[in-house]
Amino acid sequence: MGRPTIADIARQAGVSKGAVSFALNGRPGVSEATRDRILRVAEEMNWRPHSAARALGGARADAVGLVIARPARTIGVEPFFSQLLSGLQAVLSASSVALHLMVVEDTAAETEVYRRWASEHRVDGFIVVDLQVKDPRLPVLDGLGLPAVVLGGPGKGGNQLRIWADDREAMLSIVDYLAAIGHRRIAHLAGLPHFQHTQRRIRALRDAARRLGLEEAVSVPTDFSDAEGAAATRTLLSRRGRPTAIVYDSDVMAVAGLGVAGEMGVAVPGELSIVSFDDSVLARIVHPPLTALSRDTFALGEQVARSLLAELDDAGPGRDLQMPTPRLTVRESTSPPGGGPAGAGSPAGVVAARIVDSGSEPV
Amino acid sequence: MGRPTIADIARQAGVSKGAVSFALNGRPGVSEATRDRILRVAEEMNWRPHSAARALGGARADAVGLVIARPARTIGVEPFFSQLLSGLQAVLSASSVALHLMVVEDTAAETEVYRRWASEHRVDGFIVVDLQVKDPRLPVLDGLGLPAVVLGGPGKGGNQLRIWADDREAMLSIVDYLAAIGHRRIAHLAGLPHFQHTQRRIRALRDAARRLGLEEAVSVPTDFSDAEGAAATRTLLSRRGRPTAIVYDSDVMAVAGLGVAGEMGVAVPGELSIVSFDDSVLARIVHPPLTALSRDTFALGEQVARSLLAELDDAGPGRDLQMPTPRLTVRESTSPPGGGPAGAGSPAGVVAARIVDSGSEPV
DNA sequence: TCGATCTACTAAACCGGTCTAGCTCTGGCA
DNA sequence: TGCCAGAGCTAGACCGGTTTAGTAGATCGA
Repeated sequence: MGRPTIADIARQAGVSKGAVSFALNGRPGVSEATRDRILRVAEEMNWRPHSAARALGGARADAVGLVIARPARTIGVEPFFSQLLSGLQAVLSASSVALHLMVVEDTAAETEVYRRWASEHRVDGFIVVDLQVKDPRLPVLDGLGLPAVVLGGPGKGGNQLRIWADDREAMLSIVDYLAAIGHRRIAHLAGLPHFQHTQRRIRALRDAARRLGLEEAVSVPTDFSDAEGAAATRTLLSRRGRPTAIVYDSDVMAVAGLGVAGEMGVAVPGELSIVSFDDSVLARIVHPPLTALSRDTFALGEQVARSLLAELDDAGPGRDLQMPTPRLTVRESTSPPGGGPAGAGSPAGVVAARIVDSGSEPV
Repeated sequence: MGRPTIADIARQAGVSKGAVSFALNGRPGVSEATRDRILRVAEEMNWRPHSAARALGGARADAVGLVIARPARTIGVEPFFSQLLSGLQAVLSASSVALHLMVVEDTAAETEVYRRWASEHRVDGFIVVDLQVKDPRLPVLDGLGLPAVVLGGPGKGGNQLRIWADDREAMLSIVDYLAAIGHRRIAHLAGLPHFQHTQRRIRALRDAARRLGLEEAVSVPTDFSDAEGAAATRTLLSRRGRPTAIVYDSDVMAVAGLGVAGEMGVAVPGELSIVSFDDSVLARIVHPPLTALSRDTFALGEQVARSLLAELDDAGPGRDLQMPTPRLTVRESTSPPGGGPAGAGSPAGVVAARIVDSGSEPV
């Protein structure tokens, strides 16, 4: 015999299927004595519900979907995704909700998967990442009638719940800091230009540069890969009048840039300050350790999962949510331009940290 | 009206449910004309199958399960897992098979999830990672009757298909190389001691040390975290008669160790050679870039997915599979002990590479 | 003592597919 | 003309749960 069904339990316990269903789900309709007996029989027979049968009755799938449209090979490289996944899992698994994960080639394939999973009742909701400027996925999701949490925003378009960290504020805090310690030529190795957060950061840098009267502030779009990060860094450092500080949109690129600087004999932070927009082990364990924006991506994942679960339970729309603005963690990869020695233990990092921590005016 | 069912299509097309099912699944039983008509109607009504209903009939779930028993926070840190995931996805998504992912606290919880997913018909098979010495999960999986691919092996216990890279051979190649360029005191920062691959590596190091008559060869177990990697490195380097080379079981630890060396003023590779058992961007982009075992984890993921899919299709048991023995990629973090300068572009790396590439005797 | 009400339960419909048994019609052939 | 084979289709069982309508029996108040 295959695995037991409620019909088997009903026969064994001498009751009807309905009674078994009531008993197993803790609903009224059976006496305590009968309930106990049924539960005991179910336990003995090692019964488990057949999720498909339940789902057929209209119940929840107890799973949420995450579809990522990037080349599969690059996902493994991004600490951001793995940390996000970890955070999601921490909350989801506590509620016994599984994560349906799929990596596809492009946005078209992504929306197709949304349609399929929704109509197949595979998932109860979606998590959407890499928000684009005029995102074609949002209207599709609206049409599917399943709740979704979008990572990125705020903004119009789509009825999905949005969760985001303030990229603009974050970029401003970086530029303010760099300007405060004397930098006048700042470069920014940005991510893919059609992502909304890339746009926000680029704009923030431009605005800050104007306000602070910087000599130069250029954003260079890349594909987030270490290769392009390295190549763009090489180009920037080869120029006459090269920047004295570079802000990298991801830690992988920042570390790649650091390697290029070493290779070209450009001292960090003596001749070049490096700031990473992403703080992971990577930023901490290289030498010198990188000044980085400490965005707690794990916590972000947790929050996204929590919001989505709440959405599933209430059916009432939740509120958009802004994560705490990331704080700049000053380490040893930044110092005043042409300033302190490149070696470890330079006091520059300490001084800079004090400036930022106190929140006082620039020096 | 909700989403259309085959009954709706049948009504619309003026045929029976059965005819619609035949037509949609490309089975004989309907004429070409009728089939076309039905398909057109289905298309018009934008019909999609209800996966639960299909599954209820005994069909496949079109999903495989991966359960990882490690603290959620550490997953994000391991490039190994993200790369494995990427490889899995590359193959799975091509077959429209979804990945059910869950991160749990311990092995007990893990087997419980196996039981649940199997009896709930959520997945068609499993991928098992982190094979342990006497792995309690294998008998459970045997009992569930679902195919599984185990990463690690070879060995007895369990009827699952096994896929592994030869850890022993890999460790031998590292030690041979280090010994060939003159190292006599080698340390090994190992992973969790109850993992099978950790045991294999430790034993391989011991055997090689005896065969080569090394002065010292010690394995230190850790939890794979950068923190323990750094701490253990600090301890090793503080000792009198410290090792001249350290082999790290993961690239995160290796990079952390590199940081510690820099901080303690120990030149790499001048005074200390560093080898990582894992090669990822991490190993390439730090400075100096690390000599590392190039295990193609992405390809491993692809192979695992392929094998599992084959297992699902045939129902015939596949063959255990050994991945190509990883090759040692020599970069600039290794040189003869007390040898060349620590700076970039040291010829040591080049010379060493030649030694290994040619496969000739030690210098 | 009678109806009203409540409890504890059963029978059967239902979800949306798959699949089998069987029916009808057509054509071929003796 | 009668019989058979096969194509094309239908009706309905079936998967394993949930849920609703209905019923038997106990309890209660007047």
